[in-house]
Amino acid sequence: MVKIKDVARHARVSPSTISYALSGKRPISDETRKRIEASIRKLGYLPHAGARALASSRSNVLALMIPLRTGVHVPVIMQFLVSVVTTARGHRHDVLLLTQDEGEEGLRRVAGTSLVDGILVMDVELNDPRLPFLRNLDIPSVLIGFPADPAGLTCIDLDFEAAGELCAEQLALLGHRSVALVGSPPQVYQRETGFAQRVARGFSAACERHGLLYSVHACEPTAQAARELAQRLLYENPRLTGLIIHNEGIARSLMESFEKLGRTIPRDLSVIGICPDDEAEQMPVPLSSVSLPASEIASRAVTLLMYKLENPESSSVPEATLLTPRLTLRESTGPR
Amino acid sequence: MVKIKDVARHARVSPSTISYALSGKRPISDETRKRIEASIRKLGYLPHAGARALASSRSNVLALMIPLRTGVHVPVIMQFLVSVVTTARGHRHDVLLLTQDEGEEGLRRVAGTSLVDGILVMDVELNDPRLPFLRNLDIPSVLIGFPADPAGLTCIDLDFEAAGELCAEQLALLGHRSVALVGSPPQVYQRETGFAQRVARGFSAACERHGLLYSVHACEPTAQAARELAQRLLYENPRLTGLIIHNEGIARSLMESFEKLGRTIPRDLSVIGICPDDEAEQMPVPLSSVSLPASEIASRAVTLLMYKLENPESSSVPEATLLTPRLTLRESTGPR
DNA sequence: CTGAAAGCGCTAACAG
DNA sequence: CTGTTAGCGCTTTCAG
Repeated sequence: MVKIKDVARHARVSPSTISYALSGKRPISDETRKRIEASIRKLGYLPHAGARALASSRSNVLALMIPLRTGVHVPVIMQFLVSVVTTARGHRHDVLLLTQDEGEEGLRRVAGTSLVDGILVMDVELNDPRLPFLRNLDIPSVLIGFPADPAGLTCIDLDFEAAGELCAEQLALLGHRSVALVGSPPQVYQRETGFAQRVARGFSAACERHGLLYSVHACEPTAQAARELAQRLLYENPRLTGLIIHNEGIARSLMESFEKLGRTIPRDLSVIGICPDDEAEQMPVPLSSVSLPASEIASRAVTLLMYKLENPESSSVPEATLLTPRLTLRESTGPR
Repeated sequence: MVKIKDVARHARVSPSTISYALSGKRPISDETRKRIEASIRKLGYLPHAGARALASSRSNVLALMIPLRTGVHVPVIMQFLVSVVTTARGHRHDVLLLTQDEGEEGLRRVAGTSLVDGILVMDVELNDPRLPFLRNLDIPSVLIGFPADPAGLTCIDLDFEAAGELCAEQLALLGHRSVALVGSPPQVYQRETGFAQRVARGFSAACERHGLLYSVHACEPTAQAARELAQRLLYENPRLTGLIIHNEGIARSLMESFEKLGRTIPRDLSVIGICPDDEAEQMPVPLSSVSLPASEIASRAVTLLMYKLENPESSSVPEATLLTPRLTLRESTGPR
């Protein structure tokens, strides 16, 4: 293994100069920098991560805790994940993966051993058991998703409440008077992952403002549940003409079920999804949708975390970052 | 931060004794062990990962490189991932995530900086550009998937060739004489990720052995491509009665398309999938299938890697581990 | 069964 | 702009 001393000898400078050349923490003359770079390349030098971490108290690793649970749409998690890793690499950091089931203990371990410099937590619940720990943690963290009270934390997510409103308003604008929201599986509501409730709240508020007749429904992510729900919705309200789907797992089945029940989209029924753009585009009838910008959220989360790492004292990091929802009209919506 | 010295003082022993108590690398009297454990708990001691890595040249971290590409079914990757992390944790190791696009450079970096002790690589191509590097690497690695030549490597995967055979044989056994295999998207064949070809080879061989009329088809993972393919298959061969689907993305669409074209499953058409069990179970007609045991493969891959880490000289690690495919009959298959 | 002490390879004062 | 040096916190000989 080639070490910093070897490079130093080869470039005829001191080890610290190599270190500074690598970190850029003090100016190096052009000439010696060239020599150093040549030596590094020549010898294939790569600094020992552990030694670095020990001397600098920085591991250049971030922890990412991902959810495992039912009702969380896997492709979206994957998008987050990839975007986190990619963005972190852009900041010269690596990503250590923790699963939700490691819980607070897992976070304590990776933080306490100085394995990681910062922590990203996904799928935060309204009263997440990890919150007290994260508030008192001596390394920075960023939450993807919102707890009931973000005080003392840094949280980022799509503004789901605004998304719910936006959908309802678009349906109102199109002239629909009777609408429904099909949301997450029941478990998601039960464990109080905020986003499901927030969509429902925004949706309901906007419906009331516009005097729409509306209802909200949980739905298991199975084709059968979707079929049954479609039937029930039409049975309970045959005049339903507007639908919001916030449940990636069943969007397709639900649309197909309505078509089978004689409701042509968008002629008889306008549908708006809350889902990733690529999924909306791939529906049999391209789905008008509010995008779920997983990659953007993830990369902004990393950027926030990096900022906190670089400015430990800064009070300028917002506790809450809510991304404004963006609606794209495709072919699943039309006038009443 | 509490360090080993603090614990040593508190437990009235030397730092080295603490270290040995933690690692179990030399016997400790029951009495002092108790004192040490108490002190550790009392002080909340967690050893510094970097210091450990530096002194022991072991980071207790494994790297996992995951694919990002189209045609790779995301839920399966996620299963791998979770199983890798969980199994690694069982061996007191953490997992660092690398994306495919970091390529050989990424591997060189994490190995060269001693950030990780071992490497897991997913989605290996027949002539993967990373192979020469992995063969010469000074830390152990395990490949999930098979290159053309596994010599000097450790590879594990489902025996896809046997899976293809098994499917064809089951159809033959049921009396089917005219069958088809719908496989991966064209890109997967093009980049020569072995498994697609292997299934086709096993399938073809078994069909010829049994004198079946057969054909093999790539298919884009879209509902429309599935519909078109179903039409084409029946057009080209109206007497088709047996179908293998090795393409999670379209299994459902394909089955639905055949039903729409008047072929009831299993009455008119027997279908066997190669996919995870839970997906097979969730099809409209529960799908007879060869399981894709992602979790098992992942956990065995980690176990192999751990073994190589603990027995650096051992020649007893097999180059190739092929899991025997297991067929579960559900409701999508019946006699001709 | 336990202790003392020499590093592991790097960073960051401090000094010039 | 560069060099010298004292650690960072732990593991592991070596010694008893």
